[in-house]
Amino acid sequence: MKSSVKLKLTSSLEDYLEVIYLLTKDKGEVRITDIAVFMNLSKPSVNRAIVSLKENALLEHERYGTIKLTKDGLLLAKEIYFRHETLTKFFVNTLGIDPDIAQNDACKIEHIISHQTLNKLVAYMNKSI
Amino acid sequence: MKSSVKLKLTSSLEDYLEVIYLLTKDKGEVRITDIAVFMNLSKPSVNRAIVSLKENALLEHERYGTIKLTKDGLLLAKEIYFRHETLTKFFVNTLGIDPDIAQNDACKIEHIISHQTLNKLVAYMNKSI
DNA sequence: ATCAAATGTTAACCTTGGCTAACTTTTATT
DNA sequence: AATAAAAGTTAGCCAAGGTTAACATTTGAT
Repeated sequence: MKSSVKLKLTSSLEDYLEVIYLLTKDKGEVRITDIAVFMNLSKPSVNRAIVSLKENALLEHERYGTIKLTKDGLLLAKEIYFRHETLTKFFVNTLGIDPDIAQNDACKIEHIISHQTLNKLVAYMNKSI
Repeated sequence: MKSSVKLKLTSSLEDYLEVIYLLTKDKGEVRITDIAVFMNLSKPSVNRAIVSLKENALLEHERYGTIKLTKDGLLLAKEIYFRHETLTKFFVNTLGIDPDIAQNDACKIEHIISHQTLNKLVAYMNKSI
């Protein structure tokens, strides 16, 4: 899992991107309200994040319209999601953490863990199969 | 490792507390400049953090004087440091991460990992001895 | 004892990322 | 087609946590 998107986002913006990815997987596109409801945040907060992600060319969004990830946005979102899944799997399968706590921990750690550590975690899990 | 200090600090304040603990271990007390140099932050930033930690009764500090952890402060600092060490050990010994990267990751994750996950990590490491 | 250097503090500024209130635009109902 | 509801936006507020510049205090050297 390698990304050509060099951009370094804040944890917050990575969260938004990941949620947009998840909500987009079914419907293809998503609205600000969907994101706000899902993340339990206000619409203005989401709005501002969308502007920021758009400025980074990670999504497309016309005033009053729907949101769609760009190629870069999708790539980066998938990478973040991969980190999330990797961590969750490790916590649940290897450590035996409760799934909801594992999700929660993964959700925070995914933004700050280094590439090397994540890679080694993947290697470690594969080894012990 | 259980703490009776219920206080929930920000990651930033936890960092300060941990550094104060480390710098205090030798000398017994520490100055704002020591902390600023060690953390590579400005003295006003450190100053404000000290005020905040003092308000939470985690340290003692008189104007222009030295800083000393209170009983609560020491307890909490030790707990944070334990999390740090646990994570570093796991990264280095179990995953084979480079020590400096392990330190760095531990330094961020120590603030956000759940109790359950940390406990399970400890148990896991003890099991595989 | 004086004065320069080191240390500490204060004030004011910036950015991020939440929020609410108020407004605009779009959508849907009748 | 009119209008109510839903969706989106804007403006302005707040807190945290960084910064620099300027000032105050303490310490150390002569």
